[in-house]
Amino acid sequence: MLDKRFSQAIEEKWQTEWEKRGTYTFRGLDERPTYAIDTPPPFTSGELHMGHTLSYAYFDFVARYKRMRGFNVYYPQGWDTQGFPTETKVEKKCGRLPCGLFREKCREWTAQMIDKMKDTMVRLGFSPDWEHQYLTMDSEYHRKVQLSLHLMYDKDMVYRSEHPVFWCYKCNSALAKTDTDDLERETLLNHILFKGPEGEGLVIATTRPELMYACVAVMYHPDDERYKNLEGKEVTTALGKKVPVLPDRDVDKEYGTGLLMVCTFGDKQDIVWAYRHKLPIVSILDGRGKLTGTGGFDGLKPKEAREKIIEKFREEEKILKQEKTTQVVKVHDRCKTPVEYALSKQWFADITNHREEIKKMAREVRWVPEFGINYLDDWADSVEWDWVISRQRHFGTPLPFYYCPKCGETEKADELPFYPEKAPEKACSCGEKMKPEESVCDCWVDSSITPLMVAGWPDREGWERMYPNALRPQGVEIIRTWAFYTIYRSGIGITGKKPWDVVLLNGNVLAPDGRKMSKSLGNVISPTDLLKQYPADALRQWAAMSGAMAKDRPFSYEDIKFAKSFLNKVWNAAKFVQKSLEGYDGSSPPLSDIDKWILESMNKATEECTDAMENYEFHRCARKLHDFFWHDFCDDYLEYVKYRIYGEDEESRKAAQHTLHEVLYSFIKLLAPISPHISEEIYHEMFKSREGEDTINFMPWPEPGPRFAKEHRKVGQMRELVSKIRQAKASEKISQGAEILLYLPGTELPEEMLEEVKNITRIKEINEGEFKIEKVEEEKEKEA
RNA sequence: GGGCUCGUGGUCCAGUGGUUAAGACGCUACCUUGACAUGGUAGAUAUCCCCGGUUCGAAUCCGGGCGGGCCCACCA
Repeated sequence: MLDKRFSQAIEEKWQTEWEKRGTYTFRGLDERPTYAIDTPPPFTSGELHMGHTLSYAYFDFVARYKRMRGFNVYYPQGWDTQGFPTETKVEKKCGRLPCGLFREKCREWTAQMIDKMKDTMVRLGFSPDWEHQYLTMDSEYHRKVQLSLHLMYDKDMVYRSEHPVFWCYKCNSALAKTDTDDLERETLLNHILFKGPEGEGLVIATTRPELMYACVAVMYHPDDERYKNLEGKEVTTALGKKVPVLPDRDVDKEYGTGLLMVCTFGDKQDIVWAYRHKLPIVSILDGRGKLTGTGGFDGLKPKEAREKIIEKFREEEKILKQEKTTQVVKVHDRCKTPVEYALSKQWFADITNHREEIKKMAREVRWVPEFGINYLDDWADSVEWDWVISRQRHFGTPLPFYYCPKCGETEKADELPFYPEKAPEKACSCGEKMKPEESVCDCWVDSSITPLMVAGWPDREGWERMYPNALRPQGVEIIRTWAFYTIYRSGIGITGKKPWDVVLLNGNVLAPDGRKMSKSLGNVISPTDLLKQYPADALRQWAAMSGAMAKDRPFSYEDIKFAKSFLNKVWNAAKFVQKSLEGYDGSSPPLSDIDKWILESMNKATEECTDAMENYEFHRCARKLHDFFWHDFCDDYLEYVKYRIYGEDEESRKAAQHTLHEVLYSFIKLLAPISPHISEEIYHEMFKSREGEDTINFMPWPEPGPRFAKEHRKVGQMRELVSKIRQAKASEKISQGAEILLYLPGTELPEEMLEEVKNITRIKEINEGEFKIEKVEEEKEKEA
């Protein structure tokens, strides 16, 4: 028997059982078509947040649906383990350690975080294959990442070169853009006097006059009439250096004087211009972030130098104006020091020569929703320079190369996995000893081969059967990184084939107030907190109701409360059906029109749910399940058949029992991908003996049964009359269960339908006359 | 500034050319009817952002505007 209430104890029972049985473990390739999911490996922060919950629920729905559709689903759990946040946390906890030991501590810490996250995932009923996990910090993963880089190196897609990178001089480290914050501050915009080709005065505006020693050009907007005459000529800076004047579309005519100086490298725009116009590169900061090559200002920090140089220009009467302006500067998020660009040797992957190929391959993939591809196109078109793949960090995949400090020659490592501290010596052709590269890879280098990892590339037998992967689920906000780099590396760089058939996009979960969830706003909702109050199946329904629109959506307590009520409804209805089926022998006598009506409704729901699941429209599937089950099945059908279940007519009762059984059985199968726990429990308590399968997970997805379109229409008319009578009872304040007399002017309803109406609405007698109802006096009952 | 996306009862959201615009939450009235009060029956509440166009017909398609959101670029 089903328990009195559906509880989390039941959910936990099944979670344990599924894990014990290895229900979701991949058993190897077989005759079934494979369905490999390129699951997002979460960064191992230790916390699973609502965004994860939503996104992971999506592809868990798909995985469960595909299993029921007969696919051999391969759905391994990956973990994105390496990165700065981990280094920071471990450093805080353990202090500074030698490199090898430090990495060991990072690994330990990561393992703990994974345990925490896995626990939440299990409690949400996610069904990945825990026996086929991958961790980006494993040496096996390192080996494959390194191999992939070698293959790209052989195609000249990976190279070492000099390039400006974000640099924090306080921490003495290269930074990724994500390690920076924006800081708004007030500063002075200085109008400084330059000399034109004829010795005439020209005024440029700058906030960083101390960089003038690195000035390599002066620019204006091509449509700016004031400066058009300067094209191709040279001007003299306030320091007496001659530089070319160039037109450029990115110059703002309205800002300052419309004339600006380009230095290497004041900000990112300077780098863009330096590359676009092939300008010479002048290093003005030394290794400690102090000025160099300036003569009088060497050894000063930029800020000090700025004050001094302004003083100098003021004395020379070259400062014409100073105005206050606000600017946004990038600062290192940890120490809040403004970052500079520093020239250094880094490793690159050649994006700029492959953008058209990437865009073309992206078109072979189905994007759900379609607009997702726009993000990728935009990015491909706007990338200014190649992808810097090296990072000066410790906890990461080592770049598997050597370089020659003398001639700059590079070579692949001979053995993989490669670790610089264990690297054998290598001589350069120039005679010098080569150095093993000590930088590690950008995290996206690791995660841009996940479809290959999932497939088992390059050595697992039959990996080509799983590549392309069937599905890549991911957030919209990382199309520019994860999707883009994966197509570039796994697709263009390594296999020449698209990485997946379908990309399924999800949006973010906002706080109920519509703002971003953030610790500082105190509006964070976590799945672990919700699980204290709501069953996992309710959270999963919330996720389904949030749709697959790739749209940000506020978290809604109403939705999850509704989901919980719905589960309660399903549970109670199942209890009723179970009780109603007592003594049922499995026979199926002729069905009534009402039975055929609900079976036809079931057929329609099956079609709609199937279509919705095929198109990843989980909200449509969930809504149909709600509407059908709550309204058609519970509110109407169950009420319509009660008199038959409790009545004396055995044939009629068996027909109703047969129908109840069929409908509930099909329904829980349709519900199983979204709410697997409740479906599994009901399956085991009520239906298992029939099929002998030990889990609902692999039951075949329902197909529509025999069609009853005619009966469906006929019953529609009957329901209108029932509704009219209920309405009359309500307005006369008569209880719905009370027995009545009905007066009708006549009806088109067939006799047997009218008979149903009598039974359903407890009519004692139907009389000819204007429509009205009358309560039957209960004298007889009182007497008894 | 560029790209994308959205704008539907008090709130959230479905519907993407065709009869009285679906549902949820909230609200009102009634109903302790033998699965469920985490329930049931009924009810009120919508200039479908604005303007113009296409069409026999537009919430739905097109153009323009206004207003949110996201991403990117952000001023030397």
